[in-house]
Amino acid sequence: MTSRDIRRQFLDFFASKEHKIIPSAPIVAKSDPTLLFINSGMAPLKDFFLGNQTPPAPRVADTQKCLRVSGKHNDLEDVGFDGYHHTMFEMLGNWSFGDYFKKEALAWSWELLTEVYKLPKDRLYVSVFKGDEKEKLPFDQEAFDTWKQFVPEDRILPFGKKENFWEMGDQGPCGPCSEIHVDLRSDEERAKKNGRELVNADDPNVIEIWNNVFMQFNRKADGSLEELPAKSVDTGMGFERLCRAVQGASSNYDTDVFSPLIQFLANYSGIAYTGTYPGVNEDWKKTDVAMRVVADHLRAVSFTIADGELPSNTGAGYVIRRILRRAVRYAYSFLNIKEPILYRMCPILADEFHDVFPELKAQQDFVVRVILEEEKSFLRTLESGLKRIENLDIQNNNISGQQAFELFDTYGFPIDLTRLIAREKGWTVDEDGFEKALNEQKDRSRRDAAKEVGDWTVLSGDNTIEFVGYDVLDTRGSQVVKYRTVVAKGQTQYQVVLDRTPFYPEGGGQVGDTGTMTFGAETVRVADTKKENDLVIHILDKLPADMTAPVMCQVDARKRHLTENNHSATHLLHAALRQVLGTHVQQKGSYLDDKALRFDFAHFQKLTDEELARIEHLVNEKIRQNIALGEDRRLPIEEAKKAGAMMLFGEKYGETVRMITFDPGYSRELCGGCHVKATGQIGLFKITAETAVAAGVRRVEAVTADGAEAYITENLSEVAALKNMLKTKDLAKAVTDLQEENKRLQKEIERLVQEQANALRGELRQQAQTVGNIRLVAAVLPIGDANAVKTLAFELERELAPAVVAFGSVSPEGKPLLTVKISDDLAKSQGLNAGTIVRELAQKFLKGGGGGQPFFATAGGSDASQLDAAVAAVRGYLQA
RNA sequence: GGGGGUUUAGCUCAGCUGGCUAGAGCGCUUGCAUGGCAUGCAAGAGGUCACCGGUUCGAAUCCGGUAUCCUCCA
Repeated sequence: MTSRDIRRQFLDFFASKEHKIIPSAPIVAKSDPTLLFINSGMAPLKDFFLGNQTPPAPRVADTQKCLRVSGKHNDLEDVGFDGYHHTMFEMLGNWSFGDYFKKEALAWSWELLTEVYKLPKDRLYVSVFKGDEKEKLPFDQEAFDTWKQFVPEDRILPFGKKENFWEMGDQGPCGPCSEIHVDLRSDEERAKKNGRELVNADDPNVIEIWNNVFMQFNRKADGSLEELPAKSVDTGMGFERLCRAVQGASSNYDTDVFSPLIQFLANYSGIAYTGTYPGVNEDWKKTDVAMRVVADHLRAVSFTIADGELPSNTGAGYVIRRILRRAVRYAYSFLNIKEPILYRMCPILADEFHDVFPELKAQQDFVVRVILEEEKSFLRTLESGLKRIENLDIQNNNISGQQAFELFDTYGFPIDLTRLIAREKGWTVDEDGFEKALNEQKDRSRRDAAKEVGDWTVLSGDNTIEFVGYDVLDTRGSQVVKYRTVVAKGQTQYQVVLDRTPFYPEGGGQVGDTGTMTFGAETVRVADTKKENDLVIHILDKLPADMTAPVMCQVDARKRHLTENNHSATHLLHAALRQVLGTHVQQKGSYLDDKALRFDFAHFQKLTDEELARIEHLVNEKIRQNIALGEDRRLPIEEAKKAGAMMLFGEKYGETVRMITFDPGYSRELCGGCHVKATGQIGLFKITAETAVAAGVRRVEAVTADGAEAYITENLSEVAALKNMLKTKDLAKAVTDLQEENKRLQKEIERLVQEQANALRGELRQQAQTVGNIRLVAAVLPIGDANAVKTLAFELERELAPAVVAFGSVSPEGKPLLTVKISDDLAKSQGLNAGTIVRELAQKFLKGGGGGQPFFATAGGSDASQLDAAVAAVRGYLQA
């Protein structure tokens, strides 16, 4: 059975049990501030379990893309070393929201595994919650009784809270769970030891494949548990592990999910894959680990980029960059692949998943491009790091912790490569010092990020929040639902949630509204509005005295309208880009406030001036057509699709969506933001910049309405002022002429000074005195240019050598300069030092100081009155 | 968000503790050499030392700020 069949059959099976099959949410967790990435099947469905949102159906099933690389679930370091940990994996799940419960869930899971997938029953074990006295939780009799119908009692194993009681967080829905484990050892091994002893014992061949969580309690803030009125089921089955069990493979990596990727690597590197593991095989090969790491990481990186998260140096993007670099490092060190390789594997993956996760195939060119650029840039980093290691100041054949850390921290050179190279050279690395430096840096960052989030003070149990800001900007009679205090960086903020609000929370690229809230007679400022899942959070810098008073809200209307102009203009721009450049243009990011808009999109070349002009013109044309806003607030997503609305990869859409249309034949997008009533309101659209932000991503910045007017006025008046100053119509030519003239004049001055110096030179040569066998020229020159004096000194010295030349001169600012040139061999043989001479003389006569080399030095000062004496005093040094 | 680093000729970079007439390689121009090419030799052009301010007699160099890119951490 192929992996594709296995996935298909899971979904078909639950569809036949009246489940609604829903698509995977994007792997990047955009609306959940507690997560960077979706790390479990239930994460995107959290709001349904919490009751913040109504699920699309009481029974739902899906396969969800997950990534476990940060936070509580971090499998990154295990990947490749065993056969069943992955960064990116699929979680198959079936869900009941207050519908069926334990009996059905367990019976179906048994049916699917044994009858559809035909897993041998004698290799399956199940676990149930044995209860917990401290929490006063009973043994899960219901689960036990259900299992007894299918499974012999000695294969039903009781486990405690750690293994079999599941909680989402400190608060919220939770409950006992029941897991199904499969024993994949050989018959021979199985005969030696009973499989039940190996369940939950970290045996690589006796593994959990399916967890059924029964949410029947609510954990309250005080730690107590309360029975939920509506009981739910949350299940998760690791797809890759299931494939291994069904296909009878000895590791997840030996299934057809990974084998095409591993095969490619083996062919490309010319190294055979032998499927060995440290801890299992005595002669395990690093090349096997490396191939698994590369195959695994490629999946994580590809899917995340396809969902719109680009490698970067902060947040989720930084996690992607780290995974990608880890893969490159393994290929580089162990497979001896010193050139970009991951990007070549991406198409294999795209083909493999074109029907389940079509977003990768659809954006293949883009993802390949991004990966390739990222690989190249890391290989460059490695190269410069290698160079840096070569130049290290090595003491006692030891790379100090400080050195290793600097390589890593400042130059991005991985510590394990430092170790590798050190070993090759017979050096050691001060690991403790490195760790210490790293921990210091971590502490520093954590201290900075420290934030004190107070508990919510809940005033009303009603969790539904109504946003009315599409229609009105002022409201009366709202009530505070809850509020809390947040302290970060010594600043205190107050976060307030209302039952009804006109304030738009930051989202979809649009900034949050500002304005005021009036509680009774007290008015406070709303500094910003943000969103946390579906909560609209108003940020106040002062807490009003009476939180129970009815609230009057007033959104800053001028700012909001200017923002709306920019948002609608962004839609017009997006459509124009697709019309002018092609439909490969996909939104990759957007930011807009009352001042300007910024739009990032997938495109491979710099936009030409002509393209920009056409785009700008098209947008302005649509503005002048004064197209009325088309808004469908609650449209079933299927209908929106049919209407041809633009949907974005990496965006999570509900069952019903809001569709914004400006001319059905031009721009139609799903969008939660705020828009103008008709495009004429935008007035004018002007592009101000076009730049690159990442490989394959361009950014257009623009202004509209008042901003556009100001921009144009400012630019035109600047140009007018310049034209006026230069008395010309052709600015460019006038400036070029000026530049050339300036250069010519500068050369001319140089030449004149040189001439003057030449004239002096003959005269000075005449004046040369002889002291012993040394020729001495000492004079105060009427030249202000230090460079010319220097040149003259060098020339004269060359002509008269062995010689000492000492000049005094006065700079245009009136400051004295003493310049002394001594023939090189003279300086050496006579122990003369120009630096010492000028320093002493400058101190004595010029109120200054100086220095240089023994053969040439200069000194300056602030008093030019005794310059003659200073120059004359040079002679004294020769006789001594 | 916090730390470290980068910014010098068209490109890649050197320039240690303040004073070297700002350099190297590649590229460019011109001339010469070889039958041609690869190339070699010689001469030359090309620099607001990222920007703003400060310290100093004097700043590419030291200090502060801004921008930029790189990098680590959160």
